[in-house]
Formats: sequence, C-alpha cells, structure tokens
Amino acid sequence: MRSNNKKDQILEAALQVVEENGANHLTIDAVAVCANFSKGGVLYHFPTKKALLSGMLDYLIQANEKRINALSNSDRLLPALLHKENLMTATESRASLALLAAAAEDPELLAPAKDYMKRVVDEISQDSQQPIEAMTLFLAREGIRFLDILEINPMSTKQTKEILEQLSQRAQEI
Amino acid sequence: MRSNNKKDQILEAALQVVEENGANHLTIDAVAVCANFSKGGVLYHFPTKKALLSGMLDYLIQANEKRINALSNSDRLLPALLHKENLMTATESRASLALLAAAAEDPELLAPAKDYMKRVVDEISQDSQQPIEAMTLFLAREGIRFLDILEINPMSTKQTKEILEQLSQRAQEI
DNA sequence: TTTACTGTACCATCTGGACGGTATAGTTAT
DNA sequence: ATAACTATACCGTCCAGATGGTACAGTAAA
Repeated sequence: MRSNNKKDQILEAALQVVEENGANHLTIDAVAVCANFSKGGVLYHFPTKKALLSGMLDYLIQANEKRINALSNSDRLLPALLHKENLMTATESRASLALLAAAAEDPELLAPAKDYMKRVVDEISQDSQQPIEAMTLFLAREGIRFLDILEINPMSTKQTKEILEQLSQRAQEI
Repeated sequence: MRSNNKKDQILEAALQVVEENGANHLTIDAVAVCANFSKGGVLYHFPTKKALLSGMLDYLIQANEKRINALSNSDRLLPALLHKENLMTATESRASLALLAAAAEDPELLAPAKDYMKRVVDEISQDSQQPIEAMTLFLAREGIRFLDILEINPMSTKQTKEILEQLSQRAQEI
C-alpha cells in the first residue's frame, strides 16, 4: 500500500528496459508499457525523466546499504561488502544498470553515487591496517561489477566465484 | 593524407561529444558540428550510427593494444598493463567512453570488447603461477578505470597513483 | 475530498538517415 | 595532349518518426 511499492514497480520496469534495450532506449513511454502504467501515471510519480533516473540511482544505493546492514555481523565494512554469502541478487545486479542509464543521460546525475562511493572508500581505508590492500580488494570487486554490468566479463561463472571467495577471505584476514 | 586521419578526426569528435554531453547525446549531427564536417560527411565515413560506435570501440581496442605493445619490455602481459609509466593518456582514457556509448546504444556492440577482454584475461591467468592474484590485480585496475570513466572515483589523484604503483609492483613480483 | 491514477490529445524538438549535388584528383582512350 | 569518365570525399536539404513534456477530463478507492 506504500506508494513505494508503486514507485518500485516503475523503477523495476525502468531497469528492465535498460537491460533489454540499452540505456539509450530508456523512454518514459517504454517504462510505462513495461510497468503496465499509462504514461501519465509514470509522470505522476516521476515528473521528469531525470527524476526517474535519480530514483533509479537511489534505488541502487539503498539496495546496497540494505544488503550491507543486513549482513554485517562484524563492524567492518569491507568484509561485509565482500562476504561470500553476500552475493548480489539478480535484482540488485540489475540495479547497477542505473549507473549506466544515468551516465548516459547526464553524468551529473551520478553525484549521489559519487558521494556514496566516497563514504564507502573512506570507511574502508580507515578501519584497516593495510588500507592499500583493502582498497585493492574493493576495487577488484568493483571491476567485476562493472564487467558484469556491461556483460563483457570474460570469466566463467566458476572462475568469477573463485575470485570473489578469495577476495572475501583476504578481506577477513586484514 | 590517409583516410584514417579523417576518420580519426571524426572519432575524436565523437568521444568529445560523449565526454561533454553524455552517451545519450551522441548524435551524428553533434559529431559533425564538433568535427567541422557536415552531417553527410560523417555519414560518408560511417554509414550508420552503429558503424560509428563500432569504429569508436575499435579505436579504443587498438589504442590499448598499441600501448601495451609499445611498453612490454618483458613478455608478460600483466606487468605491461600495469606498468607504472603506463598511465592512460587523455585520449585513451576518453576512448573508454566508447564502451559507455556503445553499451547505451546497443549492448551487442560490445562483442569485440568482450573478445578482447577474453584474450587479455586468458593470457594473464596463463602466464602466472598465481592466476588468482594476477586476476585480482587486473580487476582492481579495471575497477579504477570504470570509476574514472563514470567520474565517480572518490579517491584523490595521489591516492589513486599510490594504488596504481602498488598494483604495478605486485604485478612484477608474481 | 483527496490521492492516485488512466486515457487522449497534442506540441516542439530532436534524430537517423536518405538523397541529390559538388569539387577535385586521377585514369583511360584516342 | 585532351576529352571523357571514374572514384573519393564531401555538403546541404529534407523528412518520417521518436521523444519529453503538457493539459485536461474522467475514474476509483480510502
């Protein structure tokens, strides 16, 4: 009943459009069709296309934070981020497409994402004795994420999993 | 006098458009204006927008390969890729924008990039005794690259350089 | 009554791309 | 040598369709 539900429906549809057609073909019309809304209905919730993209980014960031909070049995961020049980859900992985869509439309829309990254990076390097090693592990995971988003990850699923587990293990050791 | 020169001029202009306006606003018209060509002139060299994007991707891949070949005083790929003198030039960094632009228009255009990545990844994991460590270093560098492309790299220039040097060092040791 | 929509109609602008024409350098036939 | 022709490298114009956004009248539930 929360309006969030409806908004989320629209955001999910938007991500699906990006996934299927490329960020360039994210149109309000296409989103409306995909979400079973009228165009006016989408515009009621997101009055402009940029508002929609901002919404998509927030969705991604919140999903990330939720996941971290839910699983951080330790108080250190990096192991939580790389926890081996802590695989991105399919939904969440798709949410990363918001980065692409926003970057395509207007790079300035990424400001909140940059802030979020800054918070994460600061925290990671602060609560580790080996900040550079910690950052390396974090960056490697981001590398995998981006290769997956663009669907140019040449590694097999098994190989990818193996590396993610290694990263997780090393994150716990430092 | 080589037609390549003219084509490269157009590709440079295309990258500039993406850099300044976002991948979504890469239009043949905008490229033409930026390159001081008429729209017809651009279409002479690249008969469709997809052809232009393919051209941009090839440009990126070739630039990468050239850079690696020029600097690989050893015969191992990873240290060459991470060589500390081997900073991305402004041009090459911008060329990475081709990835974004192509992904935005049609994810299938990235097939050549995926092939290229596969070749690199295979070679890296084959000529190392510690393939997982090698891949981690490679992925960390890719992470930085993508954060830079999207302009959401929250690290300072100094911090980034420090990490790149670490990666380079570790690549030489394994 | 307010909130949350649907549906329809509409508009200004942008975009890809087709098309016809032009300039010029080089090639070939005579 | 020169006339005829060809290929390359563009320019400028036009157009159908897509797109973001507005306006407004109506509906249905809380």
